[in-house]
Amino acid sequence: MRLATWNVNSVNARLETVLKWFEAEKPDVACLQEIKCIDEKFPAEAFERLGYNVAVHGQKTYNGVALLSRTPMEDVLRGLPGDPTDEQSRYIEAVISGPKPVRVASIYLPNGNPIATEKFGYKLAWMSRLHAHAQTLLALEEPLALMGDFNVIPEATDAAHPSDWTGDALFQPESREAFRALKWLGLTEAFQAMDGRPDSYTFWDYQGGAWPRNNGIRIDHALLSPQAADHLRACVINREVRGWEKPSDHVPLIVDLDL
DNA sequence: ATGGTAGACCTTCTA
Repeated sequence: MRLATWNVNSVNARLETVLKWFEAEKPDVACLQEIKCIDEKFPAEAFERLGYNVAVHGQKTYNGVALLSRTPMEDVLRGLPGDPTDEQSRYIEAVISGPKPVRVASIYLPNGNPIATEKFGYKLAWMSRLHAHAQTLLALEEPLALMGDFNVIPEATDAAHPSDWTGDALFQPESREAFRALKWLGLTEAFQAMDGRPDSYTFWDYQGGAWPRNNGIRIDHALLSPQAADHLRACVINREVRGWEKPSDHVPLIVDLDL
């Protein structure tokens, strides 16, 4: 079973590129982030034509997440539990049906910049809610994959120029600590477990020639419960996609499970 | 040299 995550930076602006990638990599399940549209504007028919079921938690202009699955999805949860006043669409979860069901979440964790503002507090509070919810899900002792744009650079080796990020929310000690604490609940970071080479990035900024200079960071991650990690076969970053026409600033991350 | 990119949208915000 092939799971994938990709921050597409507007699903409608990127549709041609996204569909091209779907036809090349044929994921069974795909988690999309930053779809940047409301549910009604999501191009569901284009994905249905490729054989996917669609679940969307959209938002006007900003954010927005979606799940695409070859098999029907059950128990769809829209929005991260823990704060009913949170209006940002950054979390969608569903159980992927099949002989071996897997619960999958598409996560767009808050960026948190600038750190001197309430945005950083929102990021840390959101991570705390994610921690609590992950604890609840792990207690189910089921195959589980939390995938998405975590907006956290875990280690200095996950940035081409770590010193450029010292004042940035993505590399703050608090952000990195919260990410580590999440993993310590018993989640396996798939890329670290399988490939794990340093200088492997998932994001290159549009500005300053970041891609041609390979000035990237690794901020898109897949976290697996023990019941999913037991079946982990491969985890790869589709780096080449950043060089395609009209690219997103993020590239897809693929997880293959023997399920 | 105080710039630079991209997307959505009302002209500025977010990343």
